[in-house]
Amino acid sequence: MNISDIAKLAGVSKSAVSRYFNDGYISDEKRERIREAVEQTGYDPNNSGRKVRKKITSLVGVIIPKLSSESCAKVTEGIGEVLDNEGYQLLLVNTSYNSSKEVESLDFFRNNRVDGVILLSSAITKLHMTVLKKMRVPTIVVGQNVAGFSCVCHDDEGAAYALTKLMIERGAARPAIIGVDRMDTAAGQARYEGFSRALSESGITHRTEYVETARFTADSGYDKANRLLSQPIPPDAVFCATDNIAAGAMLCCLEHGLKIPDDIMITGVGDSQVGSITPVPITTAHLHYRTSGIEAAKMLLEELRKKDSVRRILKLEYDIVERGSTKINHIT
Amino acid sequence: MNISDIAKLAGVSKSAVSRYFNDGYISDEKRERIREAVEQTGYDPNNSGRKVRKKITSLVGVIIPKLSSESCAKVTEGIGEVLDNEGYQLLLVNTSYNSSKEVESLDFFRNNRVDGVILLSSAITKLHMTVLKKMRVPTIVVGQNVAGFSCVCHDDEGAAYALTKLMIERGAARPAIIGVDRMDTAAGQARYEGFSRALSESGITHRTEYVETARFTADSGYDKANRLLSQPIPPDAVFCATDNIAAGAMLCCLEHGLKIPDDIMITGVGDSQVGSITPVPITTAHLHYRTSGIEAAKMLLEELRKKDSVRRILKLEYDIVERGSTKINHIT
DNA sequence: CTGAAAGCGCTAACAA
DNA sequence: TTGTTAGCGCTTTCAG
Repeated sequence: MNISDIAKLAGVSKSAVSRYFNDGYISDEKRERIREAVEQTGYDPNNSGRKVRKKITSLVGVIIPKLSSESCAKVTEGIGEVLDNEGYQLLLVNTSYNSSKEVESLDFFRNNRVDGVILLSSAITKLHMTVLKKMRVPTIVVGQNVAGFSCVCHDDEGAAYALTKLMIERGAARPAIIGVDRMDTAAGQARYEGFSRALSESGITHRTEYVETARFTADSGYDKANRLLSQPIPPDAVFCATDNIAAGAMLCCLEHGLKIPDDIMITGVGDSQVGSITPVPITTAHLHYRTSGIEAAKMLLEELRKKDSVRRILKLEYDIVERGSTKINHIT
Repeated sequence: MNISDIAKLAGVSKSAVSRYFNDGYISDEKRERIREAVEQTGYDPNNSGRKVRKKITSLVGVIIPKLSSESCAKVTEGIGEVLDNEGYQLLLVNTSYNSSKEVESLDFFRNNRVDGVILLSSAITKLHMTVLKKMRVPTIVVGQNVAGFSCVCHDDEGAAYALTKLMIERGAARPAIIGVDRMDTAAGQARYEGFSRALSESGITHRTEYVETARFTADSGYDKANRLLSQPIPPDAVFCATDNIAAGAMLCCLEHGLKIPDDIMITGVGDSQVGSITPVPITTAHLHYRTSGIEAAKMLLEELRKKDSVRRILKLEYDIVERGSTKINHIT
């Protein structure tokens, strides 16, 4: 079933049918005849044909490190919401934190497989940059600031700073950090820096024994907290790079018989679901993941429309969500 | 940059270049010349052209109700893993539990937009069936058994039965359920039936006041648990349709000063991350979501290859994961 | 093994 | 407003 069949059936030319589906420069009578033929056959124009001709794909490539991470899923939902309404489809690649697969995918999208690309990357390597520079379709980066590209970022450093500062204000004298790999520019590096700045500003000395690096899981947070608590002088506050890690750390603290927040304060980042159902709700920073997806999609649409649109960097602010894990005088 | 340019550059015909990228019926000498030209220019054959000609898209449509749900994300990850290796890309549609959008997407994919479709649906309506029957591309359904289609299902009824039975064996006399909307055939209807069967078999009478219906969130579980606990004679066990709901319910029980599992037992379904970091770890059923994605993708590949492959139903078993929320004599 | 030529399904330019 | 014609980038005959 193709455009010619419909044309024959409706007794018009191919062009008329094409117009029916596009601009619609057509008489009511023919329009009606075509409508009937289409209805009868359930005909749906083949996209590939249109694509060769129009040199568009109506596809947007989305590269994400881990689909089953709450934050990535939220960003992707935001992207989908906007793009769907504009007639674009999402071509999704889940790289499972595999950096070389990220590069591969970029390379795959580079030419004309898709009209545009949105990249959520955990770490941008030199290899990434090489491929990124060769991109011939508009590309937006979410989660970090990459030279030469429009980006939507979260204020990871600021959020980490604010949370650490908050614990210090609440009386923390020995804050520790359970971070993640610094290769991850946002969740790893930036959040570490924020933590660090809060310490420096408050004149608290850094102790390497108060710095742990976990994976993105609660289990891992539990283990690292265990190490912190086995110190001769354990910390009295723990800033965790994610709420999941914080939840694990909390469990560990409670099992050690510590009272939260009195004996030890805990904070996370991201405002994940988990943070509100822990024995003591976790103070965290809401990072507007959904919004960043929405904004990235809008930026892409912008670039898709005007070929020469200017590069822009959008930094989304965080919201501190204070809960029981830091409030002094909290009733458990 | 197209195939003709490369042909010119390499001093061969378009056909030769096409062969270079396909079957490769070509002399070593020309192959080398083409390779160089491709390398120089970074040329990547345009897919749309190939698609019109070959009448394939190398795209698989995946329709999911909610990307940011842990179970959906896991299924999708499984699907992606298999399909990626076979050269297919995922065209993802997130319907946000919007049934009419599901139908729309099916309709959109129906003809030749994609080579195949994998549908994760929460509820199959008559409208779904109408569109499904018209599908002209292989379609696999995940999560429920739909007549006429190859399906990958979880044993929701069995898992619910086993968990409820387990609580009864551990001494529960008044089991309650916090389920979800029965429109959802798997998480709603089937899990309710499993709960129900366990009660009947054990000669326990159903009480309507022990049946609550929640949304998919911990908050909602909390609220519904509250209602259960405000009964004159509250239940001594709660089967929850998901771990998230269970986590919320647990929080509520603890706040009511109840001891888990001694005063009240709690179970969930799905083996979500949250279940292992609650104050008392939650007994649950592992549902192999990732695997179901993998298997669905394999089934699709099968149907993509042989036009006349037989319909099959794959039912994946569950694994009961017993944790503190049901173990009698559990040390908290 | 190779290239010319035809044609996939569609849209755009043109002349009517 | 309409139909004819050309051609998007590619693959596939077909004749050599």
